[in-house]
Order: sequence, then structure tokens, then C-alpha cells
Amino acid sequence: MGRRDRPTGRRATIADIARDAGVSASTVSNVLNGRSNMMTEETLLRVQRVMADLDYRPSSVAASLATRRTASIGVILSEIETPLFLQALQAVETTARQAGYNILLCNARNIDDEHAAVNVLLDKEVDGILLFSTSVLLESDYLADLSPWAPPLVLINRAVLHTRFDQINWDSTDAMIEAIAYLAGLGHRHLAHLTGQAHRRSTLERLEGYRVGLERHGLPYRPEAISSGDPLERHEWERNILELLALNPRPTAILAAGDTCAAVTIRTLHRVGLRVPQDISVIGVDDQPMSVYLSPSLSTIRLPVVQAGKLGVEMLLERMARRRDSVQQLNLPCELVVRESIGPVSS
Amino acid sequence: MGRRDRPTGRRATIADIARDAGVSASTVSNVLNGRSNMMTEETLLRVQRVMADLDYRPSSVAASLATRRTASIGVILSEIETPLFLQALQAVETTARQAGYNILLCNARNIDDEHAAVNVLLDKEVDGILLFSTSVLLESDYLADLSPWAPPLVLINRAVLHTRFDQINWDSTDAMIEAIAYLAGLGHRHLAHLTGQAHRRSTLERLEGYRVGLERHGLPYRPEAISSGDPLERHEWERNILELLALNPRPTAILAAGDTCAAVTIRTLHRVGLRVPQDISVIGVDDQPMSVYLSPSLSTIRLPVVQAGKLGVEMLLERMARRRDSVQQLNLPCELVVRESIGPVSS
DNA sequence: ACGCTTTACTGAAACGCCGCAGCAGTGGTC
DNA sequence: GACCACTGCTGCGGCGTTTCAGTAAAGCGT
Repeated sequence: MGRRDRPTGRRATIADIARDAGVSASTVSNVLNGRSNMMTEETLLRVQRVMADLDYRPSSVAASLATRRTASIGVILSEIETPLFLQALQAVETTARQAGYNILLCNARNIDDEHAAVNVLLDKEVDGILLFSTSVLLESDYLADLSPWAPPLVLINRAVLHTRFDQINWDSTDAMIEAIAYLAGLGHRHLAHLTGQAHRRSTLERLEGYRVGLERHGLPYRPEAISSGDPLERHEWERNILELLALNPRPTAILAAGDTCAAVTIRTLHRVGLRVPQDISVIGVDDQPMSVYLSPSLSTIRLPVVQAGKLGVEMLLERMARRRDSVQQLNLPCELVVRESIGPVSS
Repeated sequence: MGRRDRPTGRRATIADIARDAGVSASTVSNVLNGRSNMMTEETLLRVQRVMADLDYRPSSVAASLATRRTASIGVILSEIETPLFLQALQAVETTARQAGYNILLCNARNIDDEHAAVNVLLDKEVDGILLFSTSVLLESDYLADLSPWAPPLVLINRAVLHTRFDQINWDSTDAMIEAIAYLAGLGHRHLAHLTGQAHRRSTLERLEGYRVGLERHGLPYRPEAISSGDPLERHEWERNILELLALNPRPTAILAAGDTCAAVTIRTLHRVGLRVPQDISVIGVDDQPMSVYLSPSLSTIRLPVVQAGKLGVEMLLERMARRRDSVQQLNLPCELVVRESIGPVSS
């Protein structure tokens, strides 16, 4: 019945268990680590009984010191703001936990935060690091001279290419081209593009996709149909959208830099009395959780962040288990998701 | 110049620094812990120099073993799915980091996961635990017999009340009443309610707020205007909404259980040719990041999750610093955010 | 009864850091 | 010149595990 309370306020240690069970600490340790074939069943049961009685919980920090592994992996979210990444993070946690690892989470607002986070994680002796970035363009990178005894590191969506590190990236250029092909197939000839922030690689990718897509389908490329106000303020977005609508001929489709931007676009179009998609088609990038519930539901280019998180952890696990030595760099496709906000051009 | 490489593959330890700097390990430890007043400046500089040369990084796991604190707090997200919580999580991380703590993140899909997560965090000897739940109603709770030597624990939005633990909760009843007052002020008399999942306290709160609100403003309470299909499937939602629209008299406002549900409502209304808010007003609960960008922008009851996260960490810090012994239970208000999706009833 | 293997367990040395008691040396006080 | 306080440092005993060499006893074949 009832657990026996230890007189001392401390939490029980292996030594306590050993004493009460009349065995050595080593034996208790063997029980803890599942080496039950190294003792009689009687001993095993006795030790387990005492553990339960004393409400014993092994200290993983002591174990970590002894084994030099912490069973935890560091995850850095660097300049991440889209709520989309909660799903990615949860996928990461689940995958890691199934392999017996915990997540040490760091959030970074800029490259210095990120560097600091890496150092913290090194101090904490995590067994691996997963670095989730937005694709901010950098000229140099502290990662280049990371300690040789740093744990495995997997970079996700990082603009800088390092030959040393495993990486997972996605390239939205192709999906952008695909989107344009789809729109061209519906009869659209005048496509406008609302770009993202200038210092991101993703912005360049989309511009490139836009250019190539138009060219490939013989559609007119007009610089004035590209609105790049590096828009952070919402009313600035709206102004940019209105400017695009003033073009002659007026665009029949707008490719926005993100789902939020696309939502603002739809709002603005509604406000000035234009219907989506009957008058103008709209497409975003991200596939945020709520995008499917917009009215009209938003067509978008889905970023593979969840998959990247899962794969990233798996790459890390491979490395940590020394099942692989070669650098692996993966490129994930972005998927065009066609929903209601795209329609044929009305002639 | 350039750092001197150690011949061994190991990472440098205090002993290495001590040897190379010609001092004892204690002195190095003093340097590490900022007790620079205990040595001459010359010694300090010499030690720091050697540290830099050897690219020394102190092992926080060894320090944790010695000091019995890990400088990390465990955060459990229990049954959290709304992307809203990424912001809360980031707020938590930032607040904790500013106080010198790291986040050990666990994700739980159900109460057993949650229990397991608590145990893992106890094993990892975190200095405190922040438990973020959705308000699932429980009959019993493993927390009741948590080890006496468990670290401080702060519960956020947990349906079960424990007198032992610090807690932060929010009650949407009042905001619901406020929303109804607002709608009544605009001339609405027939309000429908789409409820959330039956096993959540929040669902009960909103039902209560709905009931009290109607009563207080002399509005008719009709059970058939409450649609509680425990709706997880989207097409089920749509069917429920259509059923509400078939009521006679038809509701002029719909209070949805969440922003996603509200977005579906708006979609459905648009689909059948009803305008929001001219024909029907819609209001959600959550204030998800994208809600403001819906068209019309969504009125909603904002849940104080970010604030709760920040306050939760602060409560934890107080406890960990033993600056407070008394149990603190906070109730945060939910704010009614009026945006475009609410309008006067058209007569 | 003799070696040999196997089984079941023990003892002690790590792992890298902290913290405290202690110890020389110096300078000041009466 | 005995006493004390202060400064700047050292030595050592933990912290709670793991791990490995070692050992005593039992089993086994001959």
C-alpha cells in the first residue's frame, strides 16, 4: 500500500535504491537500463519494488554527464513568424520523441540571436541541432567556423549553402511556373505579382518563376505589374494592390507573396467591388491553416514545412546514430494547391 | 594567432584551462561564474585568454549536476492545435530566455501524453513546468499526487482546479455576454450559436454566456438556435450552418465557437448568397493571426494566450526564485474585438 | 577433484563542474 | 611582535549516474 515517504526531503538516488534493495548501485543501474538478463528475476523485482516504493526517478542530467549524451535535440526557429510553423514544430517534436529525444527550443529574431542560440545549445550539449530559418540572404556566416566537436546540424531553408552541413531546402520557382501555366491554361494573359521582402531568397525565386513562367507561355512581362514595396504595413499592401488594378490592361490574376498578402488582396478586391475569381484570380504562397477557409478558399503554393521538419529530424537521427557520414542536401518540391480563388478569365 | 587546436578530439574542460593558465580549476570556475573580484585582473585575463584559445565552452550538464538546477523550464502544449499558440510559445521563449532559461518543449495529444511529458520533464530536472492546455474536462487528475519534490508548476487554461498549483485561466463567458450586448445594441434579436467540442470547459462557458446574454437583453432563447454537432468535419459544419439559416425567424447573427468555424460560416453564407454583415453578422473566438485579413475582417473574442504565456513564465520565475510562496490563481479577461463582420441589423 | 565457463553481482573510477574550508602572504592595529 | 582581517588562491569532496574490470559462487564435463 501507500508509498513509503523518505525522511529526507531529497529525491531518491540510485544509492538509496541500492541500499534498500540490498544490492549495489551497478545493479540498480542495470535495472534502469533494461539489462535485466544480468540478474535473477528475484533481484529485478526487488529493485523495481523499491523504486516504486521510493517514487524513484532517475536523474537524466547525471546520466547525461556520464554518457555524454543528452537525448535532446536543439531546434532553432530563426525569424519565423508564420503560424504555419507550429505544425512543423509539432511534427518535429513528435518525430523526435518517438526516437527518444526531447526538444530544446530556441527562438531567434535575427542572425545574432541565432548565433547565440547555437552557442547555448552547444553548452547544453544537445545531440543534434535543427535550424529552421526563413531564407534571409546573408553574405557571411558564423556557421562556417563551428567547433569541430559540434553535434550534427541540419539546416532547413537556409539561403546560404554550406558544403559541410546536411540541408533541406525548397524552391518555389517551379511551383510558381506551374501556377502560371495553370493560369495561362485558363486564358489569363495579364498576371501581376506582389513580391515579398527584398532580402529573402524566396522573393528572388518567385520573381524568377514569374519571369520564366510568363516567357514560357508567351505572356507579356511588364515590370509595372510587379509590385515590390517590401510591404510590411497592411495599408501599404492595399495601396500596392490598387496600383496594380489601375494598370492598363488590368491584370486578371494576382500572384501574392504569401497567404496573408493574398487574403489582403481578396479583401481589397472585394472592397472595390471586384469578384474573386470571376473578375480576378488570386493565388498565395504558404498554405496557412486558415487559407482553405477563406471565401473564396485560397489557391496557394504549399510550402513543405511539415515534411521538412520531419525529414530534418530523421536526417539528424541518422547522423547521431552514425548511420551516415556523407552530407545530404535535399530539395523539396512546393505543391500548387488549386482552390476556389482561381478561375477562368471571363471574356 | 588563430585558435590553438587541442591534440585530443575532446572538447576542452575546466581542467585543461586550469593547466594551461597555471591556476586551479576553482579559479577557472570563478571566472566562469563572474566572480572576478576574487582574483587579480591579470589572472582573469590570462584565464580568459586560454579559454578563447582553446575554444572552451563550459558544459552546462556538468554544472547542472553540481548545482542541481538546469536553467531550463519545461513547456507542455497539451492538445493544442490552433496556430495561435505559436505566438504564445514564442512569447514564453523570449520571456524565459531574458531570465536566463531555456525551453524544453513537449507536445501532448492527450492526457496520457501529457502525463508522460511531465515525467520526462521531472527526469530532466527542469526548474519549472508550464502546462498549456486546452480546457478539456477531466474527472480525475494525475497532478493531484505529483511528487513533493517536483519543481514549480503553472497551469494555463486547465479545466481542473487544483488548490496546490499556480494557475492562469481565462473565461470567455463575460466576453460572450459583451458580444451579445453589442449585437443587441445593433438591433439583433435572433442570435444563433455554433458550439465547440462538448468535452471542453470553454464550450460550457460560451453556452453560459450565450444564455445569460440573451436573458439579460430580453432576447428569445431557442434551443434550436444552438447547433452542437461537436463538429470536426468541415462539411458537417456547413450542414449545421445551413440548418441554422433555415430557422424561422432566421438568425441575424451567428456566434461561432472559433475563428476557423467563423470563417467557414462566412464562406457558407457567401455561397448561399448572403452578405456579411449586411444580411448576417458573424463573430468568432480566438483572434487567429489571419482573422483580421478575412473579408470581411472577422470580429472575434480574443483569447489572451500570449499574455498568459508571458505571465505564466513570470509566475514560474517568481516561484523558482522563492520570491513567493502563496498559490496564485489568475483570471484573464477575453477581449471583444469588433471588426467588419458585425453590422447593424437591416430592417 | 580438477579446470573451465557462465552467472550474478560488486567496487571504484570516471564524467565536468561547484563550493567550501583552508592556507599562505600582506598589511594594519595596539 | 602577537593578533587580526583581508586578499587571492588551492584542494577536495561532492552531484548521480555509467561502465568496466574483477570476483565469488555455481554449473559442468571428465
